[in-house]
Amino acid sequence: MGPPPGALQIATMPRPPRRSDAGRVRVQESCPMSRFARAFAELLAPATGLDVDELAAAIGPPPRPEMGELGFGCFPLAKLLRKAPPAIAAELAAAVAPAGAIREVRAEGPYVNAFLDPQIVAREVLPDVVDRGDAYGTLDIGRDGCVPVDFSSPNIAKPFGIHHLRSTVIGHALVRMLRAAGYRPVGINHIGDWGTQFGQLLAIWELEGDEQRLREEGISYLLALYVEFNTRKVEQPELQDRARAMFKLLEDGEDEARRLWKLFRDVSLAEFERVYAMLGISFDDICGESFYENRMGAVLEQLAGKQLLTESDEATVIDLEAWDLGTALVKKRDGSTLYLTRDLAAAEYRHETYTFVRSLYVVGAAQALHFAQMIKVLDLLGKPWHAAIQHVPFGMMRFDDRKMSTRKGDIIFLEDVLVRAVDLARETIEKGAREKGRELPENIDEQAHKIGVGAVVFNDLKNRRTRDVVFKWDEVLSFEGATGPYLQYTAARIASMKEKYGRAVSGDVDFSRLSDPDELRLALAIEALPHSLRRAVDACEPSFVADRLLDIAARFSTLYARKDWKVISEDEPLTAARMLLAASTRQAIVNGLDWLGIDVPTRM
RNA sequence: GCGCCCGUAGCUCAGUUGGAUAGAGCAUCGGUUUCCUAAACCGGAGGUCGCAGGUUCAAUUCCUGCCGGGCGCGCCA
Repeated sequence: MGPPPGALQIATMPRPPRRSDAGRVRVQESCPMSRFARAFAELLAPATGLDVDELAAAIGPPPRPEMGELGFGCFPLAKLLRKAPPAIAAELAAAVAPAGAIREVRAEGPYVNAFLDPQIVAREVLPDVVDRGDAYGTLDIGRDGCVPVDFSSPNIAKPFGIHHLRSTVIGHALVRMLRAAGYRPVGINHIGDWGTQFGQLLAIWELEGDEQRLREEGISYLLALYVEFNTRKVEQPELQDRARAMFKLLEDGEDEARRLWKLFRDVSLAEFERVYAMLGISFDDICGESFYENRMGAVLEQLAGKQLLTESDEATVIDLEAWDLGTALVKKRDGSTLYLTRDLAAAEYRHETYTFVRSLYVVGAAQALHFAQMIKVLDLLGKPWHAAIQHVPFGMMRFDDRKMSTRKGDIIFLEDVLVRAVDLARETIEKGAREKGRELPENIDEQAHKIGVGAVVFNDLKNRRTRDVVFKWDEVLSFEGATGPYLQYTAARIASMKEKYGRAVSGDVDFSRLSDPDELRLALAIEALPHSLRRAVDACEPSFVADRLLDIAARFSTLYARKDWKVISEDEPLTAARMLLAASTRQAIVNGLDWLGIDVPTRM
């Protein structure tokens, strides 16, 4: 059942990466499991007889700082040694001699806790961060394996609303995280440019279409037509039949239908492009559903060849009841196709074109059955690579305050949300300048853009993607607390300190000056960033990185606000050491936000 | 009816393969700016982890059943 490993590892499609890879040449070689947990595990291993990896996985942070930085519960050993965990802990603590970064090992109830040496931790973590710069935290776990990521995929006949935000930003973050982890992602915008919806547009178009208005008003006119279709449909149910007929006409290649379809598509794409530009998103591949139009015959032939097709109510279906996946419809009564048919063709095309190691579909959780069916059908077709395909579901976006209905034209445009966020960011900058008597930055537009867009994007990425979200303006437009601007602000403060410092940050400092517990915690948080990337990539969960970034920023902010802790002082060795810590903090935040697709302004 | 997801503080959410006194942000109350950016920081108050069983030395975490919410289940995508 599983894919032959060799077959999936041959990578093709050498597409030039969008971003410069200059800073990302060197990648981390080692396993990103925390090196200190591992060191502790190696210390404990001989005394316990347990495997180092097993041990390292069981090591976690104690609940309170005064209990040390790492803890191991002796419960698994209790059964083996037939002793009470506290007794084992006491024996282990006595038997283990501290070494390296671990300066003390102490038993605490059933736990053996390790206390780390802040100086050694700082020396092992921080110089590496400034040395590697933009590459800090990147991994090579992907082994250059190709991973198509299907995301955003707006429907052209419908407006680009706020509900498209989720797939768009989650998918974009996955692409960037995969690249940072050493994979070769291919961002695919599987535009919904085919299907009955175009029949609907064509049906209403023949009644009242106005090409002049379309060219002038663009997508909002398409929305108006869409709304008009749905309004009229109530009184004229036959309009729906007409829509299906029109789609059939389109699928059969009728000239005028084709021409209009192309016009709708071009007008829509041009407007989508504005939103993508605001978000800083580009795709490697934008073939929409229409691209697979002439590939569906081959799919249907394969299905027929495997005896999978049956007739039911004049439609063509695949019976998947044996796998509790219901019945999958591949051809309508009138012979036209459905999106499952197109997705099967697309899956095959992607496999042929990219020879992927994983193939991701960032599509709402509501489509879970559809993808389960698609994967099962590929399995039945004898495609071993079906196992590499993964639906990455996310919770739907709802609107609390009022009922929203796209069909009635009631919609929040994604572009409007971004514009409002940017406007609010600009106001905040202006207000700050007024109140603190500072001059307005000369690049205020750029700043406001990064902050506003960053707020909207981070707000969507910070929680686990499977949760449903209720759209609320005040949450999307919040710049305080656990938000994108908070992270950007932390980075901006450090940037201005670096400027004041005026020298290059050196990794060669007197580490004995970094002995504060808060400094130790910060260094450990920075060290944990690559681990969060690994987990995020494995689980397709950007919030793991977002979470870690908030932790890093919070730890730095705590230090920063302390009266007794200033980075820049008369004491030059101390300044150099703290500058290294601060610069590492900024680098970690900038890198992590970059993986999430969020820019960082140098000033705020 | 069947299936999938979810239920943790007033609100929005974390909780890393079961483990020590369940953590943040917002809101609220009280503090912090002659000193590197207050979009920040510190402190207070606030929780029967939906309910009931079960497994386990140990359950917010795993299992079962209820209750409550979301989504899906053939000619839309």
